[in-house]
Amino acid sequence: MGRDVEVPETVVRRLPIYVRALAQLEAEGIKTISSLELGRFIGVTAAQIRKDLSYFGEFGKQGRGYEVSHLLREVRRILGLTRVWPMVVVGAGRLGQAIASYDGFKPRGFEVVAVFDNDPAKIGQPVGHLVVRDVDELPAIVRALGVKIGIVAVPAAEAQKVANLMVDAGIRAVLNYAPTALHVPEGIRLEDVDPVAILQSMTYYLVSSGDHDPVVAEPSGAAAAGGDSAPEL
Amino acid sequence: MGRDVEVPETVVRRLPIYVRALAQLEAEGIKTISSLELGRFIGVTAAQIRKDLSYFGEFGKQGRGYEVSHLLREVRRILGLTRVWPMVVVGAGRLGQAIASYDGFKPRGFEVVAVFDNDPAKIGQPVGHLVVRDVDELPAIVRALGVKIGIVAVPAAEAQKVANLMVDAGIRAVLNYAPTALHVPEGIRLEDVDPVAILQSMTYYLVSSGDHDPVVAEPSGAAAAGGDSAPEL
DNA sequence: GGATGTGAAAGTGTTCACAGCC
DNA sequence: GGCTGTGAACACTTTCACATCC
Repeated sequence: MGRDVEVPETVVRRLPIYVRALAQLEAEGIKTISSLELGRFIGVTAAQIRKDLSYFGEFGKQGRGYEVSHLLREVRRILGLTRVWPMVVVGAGRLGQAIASYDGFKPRGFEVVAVFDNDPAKIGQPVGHLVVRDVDELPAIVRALGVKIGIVAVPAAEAQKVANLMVDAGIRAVLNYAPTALHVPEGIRLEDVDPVAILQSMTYYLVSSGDHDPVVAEPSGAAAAGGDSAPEL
Repeated sequence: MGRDVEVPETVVRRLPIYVRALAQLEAEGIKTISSLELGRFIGVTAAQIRKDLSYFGEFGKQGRGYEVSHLLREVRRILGLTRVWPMVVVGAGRLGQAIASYDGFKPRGFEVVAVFDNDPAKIGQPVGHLVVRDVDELPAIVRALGVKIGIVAVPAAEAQKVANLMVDAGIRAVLNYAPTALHVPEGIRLEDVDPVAILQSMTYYLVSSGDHDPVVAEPSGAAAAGGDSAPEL
């Protein structure tokens, strides 16, 4: 079995999908599943699932498949999901508020423990069951609570500054919602969430698949033609 | 130059990043850029940028680099971003509302033209400058407006049903925010947005990078600044 | 001189196919 | 019989390195 071999990043990115699927299957009362069935459920090949898991050990039984709750427990353990990870959010605009009050984190291993902004009008306002704090307090709180994960939810123009602040405070993983490229030091994890970028790649296939549809809307005004610039929250 | 060769999907997924970066550079007044500089800005290699672009044509000038606004226009055209794409959102909960009233779509080529739900309490409520409609009206509206893109923002349990409805109505690209695996027919584009899955893959590196976390503060790269203050919150 | 565009090489990731085990 | 775990084959992606052109 594949110990000692470096685990490809792409494998690590698939593990949460397995967790999601296995949790659903467990909730449906399914006790056992083969790589073929799990693959069909998720939309990947059976070989890929077996290969992915082989990087971490042997979790199945030949002739039988995998015990759902066992495999779920194991993959969660591999990902470090046996605890709840505290996170901080910077940016208390619409997006930051939505993130801070999102109730889908807790059941999957995460919890927003503080929301920050630098706008005096927002500081002190309630968001979910938290209160917006001055971003100046971030370093103290991150250190005090040992927070390792930060979420950037400010406009593009301020995002790098916020990321720097987070890293200096001890944050080790940054989830960036701002539509701009951030730079972090070696060793700090950085991932972008940019649904618009995903949409933009999908339109490539819409236009190139011969579906020359009735044009509904043209870029409205001269401004739109040039505008991909710094969107707001 | 690389005409006729099938364009790798991974290249198409990077194009929006180029658009984002080029728009920022243009806004900053930068007229010309080399693949090396653009690569540094985005965080990819110069060779990758040149190779990616070579699938679509020749956009640079040897010895000089790329003209920012020209390249931006070209990449937008390749992606089909010379028009505004109408989209429908299903699910008018917190997430659906946030999506429907997000003002970052318009400047990047998209517009939510309708929001649907099946909850009578939500139907008729205003969301942004729209009003929540009964999901039963979706097929008629999608057909009438020629909408090709649908956003799923309902709970996992209802997501597949919604996706089916969308596809039957003529939707060709589905952006799924529900944390569950969806299945769509061949030829329909499907992409997931699952920030929690991204977080879960980041924790893998947090636990396995020898940072055996003491629930309290750690010396981050620099010296352990400041005394340990009492946990707030 | 300087930077592109691109075949070829190197590196990664996925699929195959089957020995081995339940 | 059925299904896992895995080396080997294959496919895909990135990087190299250089001929080419401004």
